[in-house]
Amino acid sequence: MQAKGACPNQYTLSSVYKCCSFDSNLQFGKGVHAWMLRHGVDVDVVLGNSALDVYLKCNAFQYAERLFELMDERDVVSWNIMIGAYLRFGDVEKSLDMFRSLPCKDVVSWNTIVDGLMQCGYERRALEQLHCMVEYGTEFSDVTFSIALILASSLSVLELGRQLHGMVLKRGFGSDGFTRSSLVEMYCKCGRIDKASIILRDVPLDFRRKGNVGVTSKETKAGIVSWGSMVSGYVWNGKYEDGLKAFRLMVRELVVVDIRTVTTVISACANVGILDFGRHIHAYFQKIGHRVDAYVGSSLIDMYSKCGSLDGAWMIFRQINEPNVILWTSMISGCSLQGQGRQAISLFEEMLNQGIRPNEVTFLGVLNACSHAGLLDEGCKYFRMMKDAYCINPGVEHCTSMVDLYGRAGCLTETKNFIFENGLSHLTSVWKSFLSSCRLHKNVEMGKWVSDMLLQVAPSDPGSYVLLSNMCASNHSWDEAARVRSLMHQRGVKKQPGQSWIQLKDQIHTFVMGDRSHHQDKEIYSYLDTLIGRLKEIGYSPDAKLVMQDVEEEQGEVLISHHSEKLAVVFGIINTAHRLPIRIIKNLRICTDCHNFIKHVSQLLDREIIVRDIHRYHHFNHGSCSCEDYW
DNA sequence: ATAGGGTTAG
Repeated sequence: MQAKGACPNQYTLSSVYKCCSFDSNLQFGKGVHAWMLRHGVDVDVVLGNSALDVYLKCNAFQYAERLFELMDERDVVSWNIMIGAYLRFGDVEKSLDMFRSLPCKDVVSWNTIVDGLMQCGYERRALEQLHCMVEYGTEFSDVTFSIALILASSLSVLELGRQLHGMVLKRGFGSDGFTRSSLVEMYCKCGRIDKASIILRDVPLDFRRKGNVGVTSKETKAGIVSWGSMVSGYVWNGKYEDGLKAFRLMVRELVVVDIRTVTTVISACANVGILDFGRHIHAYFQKIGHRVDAYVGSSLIDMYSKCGSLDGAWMIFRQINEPNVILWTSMISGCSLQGQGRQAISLFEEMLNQGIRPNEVTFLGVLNACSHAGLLDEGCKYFRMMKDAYCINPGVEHCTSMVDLYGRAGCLTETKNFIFENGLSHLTSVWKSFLSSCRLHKNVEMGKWVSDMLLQVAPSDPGSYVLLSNMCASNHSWDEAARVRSLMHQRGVKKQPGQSWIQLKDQIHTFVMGDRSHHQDKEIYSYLDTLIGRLKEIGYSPDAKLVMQDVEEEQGEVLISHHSEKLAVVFGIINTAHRLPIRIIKNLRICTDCHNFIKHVSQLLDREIIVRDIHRYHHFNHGSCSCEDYW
C-alpha cells in the first residue's frame, strides 16, 4: 500500500493494529506507530487504544505505560485497558488506585477489577468490589455474571451463587448459553450437582445431532461447555458412574465431543480405575481424529498406570514425546505407583538431562518412588535437591513421603527427629505412616508412643483407631485391641463404609460388605464359600483377629469373608473369561485377610488380580503381590 | 477492552 503511495486512513490503521495484536507482532506494531508520527497522522483515542492493546499482548508493558502517559486524549476504554494490565502484571495497588480515581466507571471497568482481583488470588477483595458495584448502581452484564459465578464457586459460597442465579433470571439472562454454563459449573463446584442437572435439562436441543452436523454456533459451543462442565462436575463430586453416563449420552447426542471434555472423562476413568472405558474413550478419541496433546496424554498416562497397565502408559508417553513437565511427571508417578521405583528415578534423571524443570508434583513422585523401593540415600538426595537447587518448599505430602522413607528403611529414630525438626507433629498422615513403620519393624515401645501422639492429634479420625487396633492385634494384645475399639465407640467415631468396584462390559458393579443387593447374590456367596474351602487346602487361613479393617465394625470369620473386595473378586471370577486379569478398585486400604485371600486365589486359579486400594496398587500373580506385603 | 471448560499429586 505504501509502495503504491496510497495513504491508509484511521480505519485501516486500526485493522492493522488488530492483526499485530492477533499475531503478537510487536515489531510491526512499533513500526506502524513510528510511521504515523513521521507522517503526522492524528493518533486519535481509538488508534491509541489499539496500540496499547498491541503492546500489552506482546508483554511490552513499559511501552504501553509510556504511551498511556503520552496520549493526548484518553477514554474509559484506555483506562480499562491499563487497569487490567496492572492487575495482570502484578501491581494490584496501582490498579486499584487507578480504578478508584476513575470518574466514569462503566460495566467493563467493574468486570475488569473484579476478575483481575480474583485472578490474582484476592477473592475476598473481588467480592468487596462486586458489592460496591451493586451499591454504585451499575447493571450487571453477561460477563459480570460469568465472573461473579466463578467467584462464587472459587469461594465455595453457595449462597452468593444462589443470589446470582436469582439475578440472572430476573435480568433475563437465563436463556444465555454461556451464563447457563457458568451456573452449571457454579452448582457443580459448590457440590449441588442436582441443581446443575436441572439447569442442564433446559439446555436447548438445537446443538444435538439432528440436521446440525458441523455447525458450531455460539449456542452450540455453550451447550457443549455446559455438558462438559456437568461431566466434570460429576467427576469432582466423586460421582464417576453418573459422569460416565452423562458422557455416553453426550457421545450419542452431540455433534462434537471436544478435547477438553475428553480430558476430564479420562481423568474420571483414572480415578475410578475403569480401564476398559478409558480404552474405549482413547479409541474414540483417535477415531474422531484428534491429536493426543500433552493434556490428554497426561491424563491417558495417568489412567493407564492407575488402571494397572504400565505398558499402555509407556506407549502414550513415547508417542507424544514432548518436553512437558506434567507429561513426564505423570509417567514418573505412574512407575512409582506400580512399584517400579528405579525406573521412576532413571526417568527423572533423563528428564533433568533434557533440561525440563521439575515441579513439586514431580518431586513427590520421585520421593514416593524412593520410599517404595527402599532407596533411603537417593530419597534424601532428591529432597535436598528440591529445596536447594529448585527452591521448592517441601509441602505436607513431601514430608509425609520422607517419613515413610525413613520408617520403611527401619530408621525409626531418624523418623522421629525428622518429624520434630520439620515441625510436622501436628499432621495425622505423618503419625499414621510412622505407626505403620513401627508395626512393620515390630518396635512395640515406639509404636505405643506413636499411638499416643496419633490419638492426640486425630481423636476423631477412624483410621487412627484402626491402625492402633491392628498393631495391638499383631502383637497378640487382644485386650488392648478391644479397648481401642470400645474407645472408638465411646467417642462416637464412625468408620467409613468400604466399597469395591469392578467393571464388566460397560457397567460398573459396586459392592459393600455383606452386600445382598446384587442380582447374582446367591451365586456369588455360594461360590465364595466353596472357594474359601479350596483355599484352606492350599494354606489359606482366615484370620479375623488381624483384620479390623478401615471399614467394617464387626469381626469374625463369617463377616470378614464377606468383605467387599472378596465379593468383587468372586463376581469377577464368575463373569469373566479365565485368561483375563481381574481389576478391582477399593475405596479404603485392603485388609490383611483380603490381601492373603487374593494371593491364594491368584495361585489356586492361576489368575492375575489387580486391586487398587486407597493407598497403593496391588498386583497379585502366582500367589504373591507386587507390594511385597507392605502397604 | 472485560470471561467462558482440560492434564500430574492429595
